[in-house]
Amino acid sequence: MITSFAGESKHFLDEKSRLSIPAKYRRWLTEEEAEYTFVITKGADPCLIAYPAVEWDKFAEKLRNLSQFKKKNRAFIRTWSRNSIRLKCDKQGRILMPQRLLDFANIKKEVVIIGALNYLELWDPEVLKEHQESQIPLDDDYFEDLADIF
Amino acid sequence: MITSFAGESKHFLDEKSRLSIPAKYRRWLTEEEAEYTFVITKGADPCLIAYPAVEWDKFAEKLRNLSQFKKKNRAFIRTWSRNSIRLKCDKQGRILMPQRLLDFANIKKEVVIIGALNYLELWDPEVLKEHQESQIPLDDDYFEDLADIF
DNA sequence: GATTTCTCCCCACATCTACCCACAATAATA
DNA sequence: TATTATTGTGGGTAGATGTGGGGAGAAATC
Repeated sequence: MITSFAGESKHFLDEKSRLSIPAKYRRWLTEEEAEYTFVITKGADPCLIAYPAVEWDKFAEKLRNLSQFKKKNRAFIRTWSRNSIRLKCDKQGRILMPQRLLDFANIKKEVVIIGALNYLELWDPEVLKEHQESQIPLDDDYFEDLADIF
Repeated sequence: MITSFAGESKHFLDEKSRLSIPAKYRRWLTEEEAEYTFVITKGADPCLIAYPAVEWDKFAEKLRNLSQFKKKNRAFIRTWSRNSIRLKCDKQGRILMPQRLLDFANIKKEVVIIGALNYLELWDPEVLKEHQESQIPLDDDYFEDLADIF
């Protein structure tokens, strides 16, 4: 049973565009892994995010409290929803990745899976490398601000 | 069984104006899909909204709390009701779309189906594109407000 | 009541999905 | 180290799904 993801590992899409989810990530809040489901969305960074379905559902539940009579709420819900897809692992623990999402993250064959808190990030290795290099290093000010929280 | 819709997919009306509802959207709160029923209404945005009948019934229940003594309430309920149609999927999971509703959303052949929380949005691809482009981006203030909720 | 239009069941079939089995690779245990 | 269990990978195939169209019966119209 897992309550917080961690770690990084490299995997490969097979000929059928299936991605094997490492066994250690299949036990979110449970020992069962049958019928395990993720919701995959486009990330704010050029990667894909995979939430355990129960986690995504919690967020969706909150979004339902937003009034449909506000245009901005509808726009936000629409954008959020259309980029999310609910996908079930097969009995071998693999997910059939839609081409549309693979294209977004520029994933071709190799996939770096990063376990982060309550979600997984899926990166193309090259994109991840470039993204890390172009990243402005976290400065002291950032950690000063963090200090307000912790 | 689904408790929250997600995703986007493109479909086509056939010669008989039938729209195939993707199988993954036919299992709202149930594993059964026989006799599956949606209520379709005109959206606040230029699209159609399809609620699983049980969800629409919940909303209708809320509307009953509006006082009948207010003219604007009566007008709103009237408009809402006459624009809503209860439609059953045929045995192949298709819905026969009334021309009047198709015209409202300017749907001709292609239909983008967006799964959003507890309803589906049905868009003409062109209209959706234009709508998204003309949309004022969600600004910082909006997310500041959201932060109060989450 | 007769005719036309509409609705929806049924069948057909191409495509896609996900199950199953096989087995290699890795990790865990004796 | 040998043995066993778990995990990852590949690929065939049955069943699910999406799409088209004929036609019987219902509904609307004349």
